[in-house]
Amino acid sequence: MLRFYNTLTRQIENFAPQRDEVRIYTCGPTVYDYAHIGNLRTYVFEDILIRLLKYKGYKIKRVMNITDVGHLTSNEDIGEDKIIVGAKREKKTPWEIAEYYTKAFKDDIKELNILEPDVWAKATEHIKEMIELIRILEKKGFTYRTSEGIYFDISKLSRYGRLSRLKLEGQIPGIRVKVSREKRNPSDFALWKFASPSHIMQWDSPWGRGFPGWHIECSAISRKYLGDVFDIHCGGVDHIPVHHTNEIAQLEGATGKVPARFWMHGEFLLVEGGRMGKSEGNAWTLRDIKKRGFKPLALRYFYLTAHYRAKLNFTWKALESFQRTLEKLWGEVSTYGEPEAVDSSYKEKFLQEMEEDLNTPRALAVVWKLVRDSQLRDGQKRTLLLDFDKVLGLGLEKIGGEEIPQEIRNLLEERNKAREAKDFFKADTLREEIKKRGWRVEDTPEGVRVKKIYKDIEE
RNA sequence: GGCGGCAUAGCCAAGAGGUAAGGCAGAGGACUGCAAAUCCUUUAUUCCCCGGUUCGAAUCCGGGUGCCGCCUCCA
Repeated sequence: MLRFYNTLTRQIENFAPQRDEVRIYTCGPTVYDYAHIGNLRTYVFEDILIRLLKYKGYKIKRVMNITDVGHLTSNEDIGEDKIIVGAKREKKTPWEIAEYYTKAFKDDIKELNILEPDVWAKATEHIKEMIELIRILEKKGFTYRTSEGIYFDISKLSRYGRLSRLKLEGQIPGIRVKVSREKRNPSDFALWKFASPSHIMQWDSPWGRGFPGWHIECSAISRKYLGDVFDIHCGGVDHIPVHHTNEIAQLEGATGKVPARFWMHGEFLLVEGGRMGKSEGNAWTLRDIKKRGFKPLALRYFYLTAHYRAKLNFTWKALESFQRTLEKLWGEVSTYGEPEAVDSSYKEKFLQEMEEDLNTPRALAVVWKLVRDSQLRDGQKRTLLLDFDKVLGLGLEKIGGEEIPQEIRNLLEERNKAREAKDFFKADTLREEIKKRGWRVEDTPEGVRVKKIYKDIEE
């Protein structure tokens, strides 16, 4: 039985899809810069969710948006469009920036072994749907006009804020951001913003030329592809109070229904015990990870060592230790030979952990228990690990089964002769030579063994 | 000012009121020409501190202390 924590109810609930497929919406990137390891953690969490559902035999329809327009750098009009900031920085057009970073994002998730969504939805290709949705809200009386744009009046929706459970009364409006005088309620948010002629990205609308507000794209896109009520909506915890709260408001206003039954949120990644951010200078990207000699999948493994709803503290030391762990696992699998039939007890344990709200740390503990189990034959271990890896995505299917190339065999032969002749200098030289060609020589009590070195497995 | 979370070995972390998962690192041993790998063994009498509830608490309650986050865009 699949059980997931639902932010809407703050409880772990039994999960079953409404239809013959699971419909999922996952908030995607704003493509004005490279994704950092905090972003990436959330996408890996979502990937584990998707893989588990697939493993359980469900068909999936998953949509991810690409925000290639519109989000301002601040909540009020003083800010600039992030895409445009990126464009100025790199002296490119907003469209070039969006295209470049969309590609970079797709490259990143591929390297992390993250499955692609079924639908990629660019915000700029759904302006029409957004306008339609705003018109519905307008007809139902949820909107009003200010000099800056069309706003959503949260006081018209009695259950506004049910997801975040924030007490609006207790908050001090404007403590961090100035509240526009024209807004009726401090938490009212823009659906459509009017653009000055110099604003590069703008479109026609019934209210004049402008660009969409910050939350409308997800509502319009999810509704278009997944319907009024779908199964799961995912994102980072930071989206709970504002973005997802407003997504719900927009669709609840338009359809009368909360758009998703389950809302699942990935916790933040900390760096060296503290906040990660661009201004802190520690918002590492996958590029940084690779530059320091780490494999993308080591990062993936690292993410899996903590529960997705717990903060995880990134340190280079920890990444190093789990890269070693992953290499060890690869090394184990590489010696296992052909898969053999095995009973299902380990599989049951593994699934038990995964099905209870995606407990990857415990699932990994099952993996290591199995690896160390002297009762199991190697082929059985291979069968189990390859099976589990459909969910974990640690690249195990690429490991092992390689034929030892003839040239390596020849070198080994030569080395053995040298060793017999006690010519250890030559033997060591040959061992180095073999290593350079990607194989590690091990002299065990049972004889000489070579293992392939998986240095560049994901490159 | 309001709301919330966390505190478990050197590091990253699981922990279901019933006697501390897992990985890395460390220590000892086996094996070895060396190296690596591997295999065994070992590493928290105790879970930030102080009280309380209970036969029993890392887990529940109260009070401290420290750290982190949200109330702006942010995964």
